[in-house]
Amino acid sequence: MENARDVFISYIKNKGIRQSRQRDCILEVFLNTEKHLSASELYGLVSRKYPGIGYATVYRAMKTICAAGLAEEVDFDDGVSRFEHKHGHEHHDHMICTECGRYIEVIDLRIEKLQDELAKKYDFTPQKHKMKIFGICKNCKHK
Amino acid sequence: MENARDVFISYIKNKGIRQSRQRDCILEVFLNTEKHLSASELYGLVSRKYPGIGYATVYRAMKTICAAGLAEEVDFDDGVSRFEHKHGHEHHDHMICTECGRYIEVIDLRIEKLQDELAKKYDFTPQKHKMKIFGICKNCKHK
DNA sequence: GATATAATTGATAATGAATTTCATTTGCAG
DNA sequence: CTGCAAATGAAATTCATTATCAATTATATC
Repeated sequence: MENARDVFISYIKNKGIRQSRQRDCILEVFLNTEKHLSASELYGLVSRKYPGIGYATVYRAMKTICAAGLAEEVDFDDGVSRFEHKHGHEHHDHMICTECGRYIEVIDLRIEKLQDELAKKYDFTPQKHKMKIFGICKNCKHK
Repeated sequence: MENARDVFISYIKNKGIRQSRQRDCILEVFLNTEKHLSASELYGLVSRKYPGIGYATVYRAMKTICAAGLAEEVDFDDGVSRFEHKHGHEHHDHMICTECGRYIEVIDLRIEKLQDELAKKYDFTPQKHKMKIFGICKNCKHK
């Protein structure tokens, strides 16, 4: 399995996009943080380690990183979108606790299959899907 | 089946909320429009029929109407949230065309069942779920 | 019906996430 | 090394949504 940075470098090359120190820093911090990060959280982490990088640059970099297939935007209906790793991570859905905001990553291949069937039934060509279950998590329920 | 306006009136009564001419107009227009409406689209329709109603009032009314269980917010990932009818409409999910923006309402009871099982497996108490399939619709594909 | 009072409204300001602008810097092909 | 387009940072802008606040209005009580 090719590592994420290499994937990014070949993407950059293919697209004729230039290399940039700042974008590399942002990618590095993003890849090293195993958590769904909002743009502002990521900005916080990045500028702590590499002061001077601007807010807009973080947004711009994440857009490119998503386009390269290394990240994906997720939306937990709280008004901020977050980024999650995509490289080396299987597709999954989320169960989000409406009490504490924590989430669980889940996958059920039977559901995936039924979703594809559903699309086919309507002659719809699926590109991606998002499934979110909101509710109360184990921890919050038992306290 | 009780009609939507009556449901709203009993909700209002129970909550000690006052009646208001403006909110009634907004509810009427919302109920008579069989389409997912954004706040600004709804504002457009409302103020055409009943000039003088403010933008903020539309937002406030829709919040109350959602709380009464007559509407639900849906989000097609385009930065605007829309409202759909909930009263007298079965739960359903959406397939959204990334080309033309149109959507299809779909439901598969087997998926619903598997979602509940999935939640149970993690001792998670589901409150609601949202499933969206993004892709290219029949029309857009064949032209 | 008159009156008190608290919810509701409309206009506008404020907020906050995300994007654009633009002058400056920088990567890189030739 | 040079030229030029891409990338950056700071600040301004956009756009959806929410908060503020004085004025209005619904409703319970007299």
